[in-house]
Amino acid sequence: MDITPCGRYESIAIRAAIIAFTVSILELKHLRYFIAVAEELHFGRAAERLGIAQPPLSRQIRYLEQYLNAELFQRTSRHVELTPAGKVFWAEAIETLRVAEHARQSAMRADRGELGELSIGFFPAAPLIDPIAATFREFRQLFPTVHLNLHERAFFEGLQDLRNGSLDLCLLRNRTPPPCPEGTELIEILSEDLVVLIYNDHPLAKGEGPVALGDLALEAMIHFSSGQNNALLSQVTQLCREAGFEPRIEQEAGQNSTIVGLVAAGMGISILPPSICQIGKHGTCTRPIQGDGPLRSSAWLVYNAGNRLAQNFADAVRRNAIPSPR
Amino acid sequence: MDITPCGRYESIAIRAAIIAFTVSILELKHLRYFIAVAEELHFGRAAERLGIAQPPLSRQIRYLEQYLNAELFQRTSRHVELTPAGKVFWAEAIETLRVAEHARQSAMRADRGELGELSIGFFPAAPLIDPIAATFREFRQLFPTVHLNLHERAFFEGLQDLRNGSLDLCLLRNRTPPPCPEGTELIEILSEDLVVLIYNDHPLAKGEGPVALGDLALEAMIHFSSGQNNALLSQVTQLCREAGFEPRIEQEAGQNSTIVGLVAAGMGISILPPSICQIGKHGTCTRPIQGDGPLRSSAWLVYNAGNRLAQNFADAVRRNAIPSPR
DNA sequence: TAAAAATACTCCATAGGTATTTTAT
DNA sequence: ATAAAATACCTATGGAGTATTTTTA
Repeated sequence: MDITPCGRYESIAIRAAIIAFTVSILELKHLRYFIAVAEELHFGRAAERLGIAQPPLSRQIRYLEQYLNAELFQRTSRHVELTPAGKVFWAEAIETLRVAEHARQSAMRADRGELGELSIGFFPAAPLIDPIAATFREFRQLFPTVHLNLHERAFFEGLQDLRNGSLDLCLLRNRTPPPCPEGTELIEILSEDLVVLIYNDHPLAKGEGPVALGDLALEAMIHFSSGQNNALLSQVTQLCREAGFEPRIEQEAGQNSTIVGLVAAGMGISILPPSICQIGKHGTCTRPIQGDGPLRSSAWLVYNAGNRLAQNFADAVRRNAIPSPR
Repeated sequence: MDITPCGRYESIAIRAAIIAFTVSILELKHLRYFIAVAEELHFGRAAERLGIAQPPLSRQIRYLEQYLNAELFQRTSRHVELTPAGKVFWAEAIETLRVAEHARQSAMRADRGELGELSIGFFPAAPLIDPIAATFREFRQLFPTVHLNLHERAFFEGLQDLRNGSLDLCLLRNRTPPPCPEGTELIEILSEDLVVLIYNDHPLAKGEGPVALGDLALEAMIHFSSGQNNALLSQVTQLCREAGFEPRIEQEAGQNSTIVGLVAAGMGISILPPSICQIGKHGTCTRPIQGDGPLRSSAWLVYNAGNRLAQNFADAVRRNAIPSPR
């Protein structure tokens, strides 16, 4: 390049032909240089401000004009001014740098887990549990720019979606720590003991203190439909078997509120976590059950530990979790 | 750089410390590279698509991650995937390139005079003149992205603002070609002969054909106020003196419509271009004046020839101009 | 005549290339 | 075992510096 014979300033056309293929792409550097000259209207001062010498600045501006196929400055050796095209490009160049800077900021914020979106799976009653509700409130206040996609998920579906990456976090209910997929971590949010939910006219409603499981052997029971492969139903079934009887599920329901409603209507009793029983207190009451470990029902968070955003959510969960009494 | 002792892949922390100062700025190149990898999720294919080798691509992505202080890809030698931060940055990077491309397009369009804004001075009756009105309509249709700033300007103000650059074009009315400032060009838009404007009850309204100027010597005349230094008034005054009498300006007005209104009200007569007389035909009529050259009143466009946008406007004016009959 | 932009040329930083190593499936 | 990313090292493009020329106010 620069094979010019020289003499006086070359015509723009000739320079164009020579330079044409040397600058094939635009870089942010060109914009930074251009803006400096547009603001100073003086190549020397602009170069000083940019921390470079004047000749390379002149050259880069020339290249830029060639690349754009447009005159940006009207200049003589004594005077520099913007052309109309230069004025237009000035605003656009500043906008471009602004967007680039925004891109940088966003990447950094996203890396710190302050920006982006999270897919969260949850079991149906999760929002009813105080520490979980408090976590959502806190997280949304702390990270208002993080969008939360909430998906109702049963136990095994939730674990599978965590594994295949369609969920970043999942709230699960299980007696024991759920099996965590590779790369995930686990938090116990809350641990409850199952209770008996009875309607107020039921004989057991008169008594005080814990009920023995065996006393429920003949009761009509209302629970989740067996087709759902529900973790709570499995736990209750196993509990009853250990107490020496097969639970008599008279009515099946798909939703928490349906079960509570049927109990309140006197159709039978149920064995549920306290958090679910609080749904429809009207006309029902609960009593604890004698025993210990097997009655335990915990809420868990399993999350992708590699996701900073998920980590931030997990931190909020930790702050709101109620440590297991044991 | 690259003073690494080597061995297995270095820890990110160490690489960070080494690379830190080598990349101090972001360039569009980094965004182009990043987008290619984000789309291919394969460094080799992305490099091929970019027309470079794979190692430099890997290096630039590393540099970019270091610059942003954020992990963009989760990668092993067998698998590349975007981190949440990478997903965020992806969208931002595309947006940045889009804005940069828009900047380029805008500069080119502005250079071709298709984009930007024009400051146009005009004499008060200019919009009443058909070729001028037609020019505005045509130009706005041809260049809808050019914003027109219209400024009412008297003759000498307009020329001065053209000189100091606050106007790009100016529409002027003058008998002869106005003196053009350095760097401007001139177009004659339309040439009219001044006529006598009279009210219908006036004795002259009965006659036919041209009126001799001398017949107006005793008439009360209505015209622009002398303080305005108005070019039309000067022309009329000189016309009358050449015909051997001093015009008797009974009423002065600042606006075209006021003069026409006063004539219609029977306060006197006036000598004006036909374009102005058409304002309020009701109750008035016009008659041509005997004579020729000195009666001529032309509309002119003077414009900054260095401004492509102004040139485009001037071209529209030329297309609509009505060539002088001479 | 002097200030400032443009040219001529020199140099070196760094982007990109080639060869090789490391890693994970 | 193999595909693919990372490293090591080399090359050369082109961006920046210095010296000088040209221009115009």
